Amino acid sequence: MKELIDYILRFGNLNKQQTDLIASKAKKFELKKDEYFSEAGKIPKQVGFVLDGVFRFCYFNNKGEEITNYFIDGISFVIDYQKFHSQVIASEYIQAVTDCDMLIFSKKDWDELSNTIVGWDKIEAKIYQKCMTEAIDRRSPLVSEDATTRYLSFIEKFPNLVNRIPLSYVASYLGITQQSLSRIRKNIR
Amino acid sequence: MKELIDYILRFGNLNKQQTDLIASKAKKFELKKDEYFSEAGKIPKQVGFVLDGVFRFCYFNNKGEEITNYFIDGISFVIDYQKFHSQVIASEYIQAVTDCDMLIFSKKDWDELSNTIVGWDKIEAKIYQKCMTEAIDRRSPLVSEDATTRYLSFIEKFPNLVNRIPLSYVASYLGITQQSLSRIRKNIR
DNA sequence: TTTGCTTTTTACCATTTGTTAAATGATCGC
DNA sequence: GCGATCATTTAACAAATGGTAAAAAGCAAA
Repeated sequence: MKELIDYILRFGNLNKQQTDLIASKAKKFELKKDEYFSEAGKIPKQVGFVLDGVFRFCYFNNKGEEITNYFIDGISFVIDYQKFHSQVIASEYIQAVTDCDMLIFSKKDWDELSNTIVGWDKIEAKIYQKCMTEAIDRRSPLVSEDATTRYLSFIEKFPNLVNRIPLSYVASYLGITQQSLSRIRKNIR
Repeated sequence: MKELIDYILRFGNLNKQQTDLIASKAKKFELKKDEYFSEAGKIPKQVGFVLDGVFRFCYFNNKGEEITNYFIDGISFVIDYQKFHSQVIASEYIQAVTDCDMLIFSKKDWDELSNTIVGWDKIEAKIYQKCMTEAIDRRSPLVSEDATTRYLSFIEKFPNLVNRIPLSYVASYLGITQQSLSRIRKNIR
């Protein structure tokens, strides 16, 4: 639980009473490898906070190919932000890539934090903005780089991931086929 | 000025006194084609609102190539959000691609809005979140699509841009060379 | 119009990536 | 351990894209 509070306090100041309230709303939760935290076609009902494990955001394109948009490795919120807040059905999946330890907040409890803690909205906005900026900063350069460069920067950004997750996920994140990725990995050695 | 207030009111309710305050802070401003609204190496000092014209976000990679990250066409805020709010030097450029009519707010005036108008921060956060979601939703699919598909979705998303801006910008946005883009354009006809 | 400059197109060849298929490795339940 | 299944690698060929250079087209100033 300390991980959560430490994380939040990096984005704003809260007193003990406030952090206790937050902690009281967080429920321990475990997700097994391959299970979904949020699914396309369903309204996201929870906010997650990853204590340990890897998640990925993914969707299917019109050719039925699975595209990985993003990975989350360890300490971080995991949430389909827009869809959760507007309570609209999601269009992408959030899947556990490994067994995951997490904390979850129900929509009701999360709303209560917003209504009870002065400044909570601002903290939440800051956290979201940091995550989005990070996501777009990682994702954007991929468009103009060749596959080898993309793979190298993937390793740099997610150094702990390569040997823990299926390479097919990495390939779909990099926008190349598994075969290409395999070839690239061979040439780098 | 009506465009600005209409735009803002889509994200929250404000009374006349509040919208008048906002309007009083906005200064008319014109930027000529090719001029920069914000530059790498400088701290962003202004928030812009585009009334008419096209902007692009761009930067230089380590090979000296110019990469276009994003276009803004008409009615929208234009701002290097993170760098403006943290008052840190920017790492990318925001350039007028055509002559532009805009409104600008100084950092001082923008902060004053935040301190004076209750709920302003929440509205600003909503606007930012919408823009970021839009940006990432447009940018992300580009990674896994081939160049022709990327060009077609560019035309779809920015239908008014193709014949108003240099194709070199489009190519750098799509992550391909001008020659490839030219070839693709020929094959589509 | 002409001139000079920039943008866009074209062509040729090298390189990268995709496609298909098969072989090898790894994992899981029996 | 054994077979079944899934993940990964390898190979050969096809298709797409990049690099370079040069020609063509567009544009603006004299």
